[in-house]
Amino acid sequence: MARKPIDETGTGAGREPAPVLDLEARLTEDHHQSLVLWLRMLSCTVRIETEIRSRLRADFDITLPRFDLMAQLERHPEGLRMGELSQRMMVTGGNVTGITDQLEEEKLVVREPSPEDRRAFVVKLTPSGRKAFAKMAAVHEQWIVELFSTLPAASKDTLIELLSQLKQGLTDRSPAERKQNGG
Amino acid sequence: MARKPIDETGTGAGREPAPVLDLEARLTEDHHQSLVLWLRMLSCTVRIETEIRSRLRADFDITLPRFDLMAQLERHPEGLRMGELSQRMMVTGGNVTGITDQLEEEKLVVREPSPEDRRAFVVKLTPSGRKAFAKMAAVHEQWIVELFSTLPAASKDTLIELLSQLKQGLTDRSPAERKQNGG
DNA sequence: CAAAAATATTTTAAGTATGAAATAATAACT
DNA sequence: AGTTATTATTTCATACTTAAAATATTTTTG
Repeated sequence: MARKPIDETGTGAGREPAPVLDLEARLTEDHHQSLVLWLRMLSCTVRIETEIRSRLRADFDITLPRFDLMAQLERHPEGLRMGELSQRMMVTGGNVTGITDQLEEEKLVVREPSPEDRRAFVVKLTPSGRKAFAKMAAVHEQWIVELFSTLPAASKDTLIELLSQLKQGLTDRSPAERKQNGG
Repeated sequence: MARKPIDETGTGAGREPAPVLDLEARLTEDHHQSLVLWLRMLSCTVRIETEIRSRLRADFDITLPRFDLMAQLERHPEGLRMGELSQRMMVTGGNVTGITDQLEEEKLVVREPSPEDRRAFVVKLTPSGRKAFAKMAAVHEQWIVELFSTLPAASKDTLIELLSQLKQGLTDRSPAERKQNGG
């Protein structure tokens, strides 16, 4: 709380000459700190993603986006609409269309017309898709556990907590859809 | 890493019937914890990336990969070879080729033949590229500061520290090139 | 030095991705 | 009821991305 006093620049009527440099220094430090944090986050994420992508290809001959889509569906046996998949996967709708097309061709998912809305489809795992995913998911979890194994549990808890705060901050700040109750 | 103590049963042969379930529960928890952490990290990263990408497009009509490549070059006025760019950006060489092509066409970077190795190119920012980047970089840093502004400085320090540990752990575990001294 | 192995980059094919425009269907409004 | 706006999905054009094969140039080795 009590963000940094950005609007302090608006004054400077000549009362105190010293703090300016201090503030600037602190500001620069702040910049550096956030940038360092961001780059560190990014490099960890990219490395883990690259490793997972490579193992999924080698062990199961599947791509990461397809695995991700199936993972969403597995958590929702009732099926998800294209738009819901798009939101949850944080990618564009056109992208979901393409990935779903591929998975449908492999008979791992099906598009069913929504009974409530003739514009929409409900995407579900097929029995064979569910079976294939179950096999992959167990191994995938072990990979994640392995890749994070150098961190003690307490550190993981701390990370989860701090990243949750960050995520919440991003959500609050974003001018996203306020019509829904949030989830 | 002293994984889970599966052989702890090796002592009191049949003394306590209970712990088995506890161990299983803890194992599940562990899996869950790493997975939760991974998904949280990923969602934070994707959201920030999406926001930055969108702002770069709107304000400067440039893509994130092009900005990233220029950022690497700005830190190395002597220029970087294609392979170095690939490593630092954590993307494949073919990818760097394409992005460099685009930037070269826009006269923001140049490929110079390496004087030491006729296979290699040294990529540098042009004067106009350097100028364009300077303008963008300042704003970009402010965006990062803004997006992380809900986290107190101490939390950022903690995050940097823990993510550094994670990154180090990933590096140690990976069978990557051990020929170089590391950087 | 010549053959073989390694390295630096490019090319190719396939698969994500995005953003914007197009379609089709629903909801809201008059 | 009929227009208008909104919503769900697809299509399109462009760009990014990977993995693997191809090229060109060292470097290593015998």
